[in-house]
Amino acid sequence: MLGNGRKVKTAPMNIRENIRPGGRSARVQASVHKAVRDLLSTMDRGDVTIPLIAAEAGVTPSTIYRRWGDLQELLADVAVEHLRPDAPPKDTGSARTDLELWAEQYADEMASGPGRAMIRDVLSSTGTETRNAGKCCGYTREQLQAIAARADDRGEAFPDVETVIDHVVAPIMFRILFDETPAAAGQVRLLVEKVLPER
Amino acid sequence: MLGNGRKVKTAPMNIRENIRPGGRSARVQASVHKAVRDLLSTMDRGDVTIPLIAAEAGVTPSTIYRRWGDLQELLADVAVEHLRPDAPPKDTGSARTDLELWAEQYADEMASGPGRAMIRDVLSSTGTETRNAGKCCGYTREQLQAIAARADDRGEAFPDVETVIDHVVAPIMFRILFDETPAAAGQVRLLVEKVLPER
DNA sequence: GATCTAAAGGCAAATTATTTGCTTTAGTAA
DNA sequence: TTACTAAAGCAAATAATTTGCCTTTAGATC
Repeated sequence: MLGNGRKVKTAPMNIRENIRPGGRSARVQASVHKAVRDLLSTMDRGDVTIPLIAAEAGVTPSTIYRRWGDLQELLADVAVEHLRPDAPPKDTGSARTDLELWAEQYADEMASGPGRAMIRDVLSSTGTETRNAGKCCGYTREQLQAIAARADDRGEAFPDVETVIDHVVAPIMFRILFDETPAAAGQVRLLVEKVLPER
Repeated sequence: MLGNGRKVKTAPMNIRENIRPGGRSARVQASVHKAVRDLLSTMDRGDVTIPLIAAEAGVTPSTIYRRWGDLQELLADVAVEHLRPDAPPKDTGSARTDLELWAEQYADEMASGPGRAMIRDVLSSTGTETRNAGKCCGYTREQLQAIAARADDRGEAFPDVETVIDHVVAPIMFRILFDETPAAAGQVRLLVEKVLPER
């Protein structure tokens, strides 16, 4: 610990974990996020610009440039917020059906038009401060851990979470990103089948 | 801008399968590609702009805007060219070692700094929808098919190419894209082990 | 080879986005 | 309250992008 008592000048401040979360900052952030969501739902993604968002949010463009840096960072920020799950995976009574249901929903959401767009936004942000893609992966891990924990409580066998990520989540995501044909529900079930221990 | 206020964003022709591939077009394309490569190797990715590339390539910025549309499309175009394999996978004598070697090289190349950057460029190009990413996936498929065909010639058992993509390629790529920790060589070998039939 | 046609490139003006210096506002803590 | 300062606003300066118009040239036809 250096302890020289000098305040380190935090350069461009963290976007999400705000240093000063009080009133105005939060209001501006909410307003800008809402503007982005509204504009994206109305118009073509390629036509959305920062000056446009600023106008919609009732804010000066320079505010957005100073806080987010550029359009991609802002879009990624908004996307991550949307990709955060709002509830733990549904409890269907067994780990097998829990995972099947979760994986099918995951595949559907991510393969949808808005889903794909959000993934792209998250992946193309270069901000090293806030690992956006890492956060998404973290959300997924949490969801799977919840399923695994319930399986454990019930005394059911369940594979390691990393195994599920490698052999269920990764194939689904790979096909969404690189292939024109997303995995169908049947294929997802097959992937799940494969990682689960023998019945 | 008149009327409906919608930007028409004239589709920049097909970039790669050129309608007119003769002399000058080809020369300009080569020159621009080279400029991009040179600049990316010299400076920070965020500082590369189209006017800069144009100056380096000895063309007018508007030429680039007209042909590629924007920086992301151009970067994606250059990246795809680099990601195209220059030779079939090395023949090591057995399908197992062929696949092991190929997968380890694939993981290394893709996880490297330039590799990651190229993947990001390819994925964030929106112009031709999934075309660019699809091409990369196509290259991978071809490489795997070559290995599979050789296995077949030798009378060795070998899994379906799609299975290899799901359970070897996808996990490697997923971790590169979403996780901070790329798969290590040992983990890659483990993935390969899993998809190969029992010895 | 000569001629024609249109795609693609160059140039420059017009537009739009981004950066930046300075000022003002408003949370936070003494 | 007052002092302090991060964050927002404003506006001028800079840079990127779009566009119209003109020139060059690849590719086709004779």
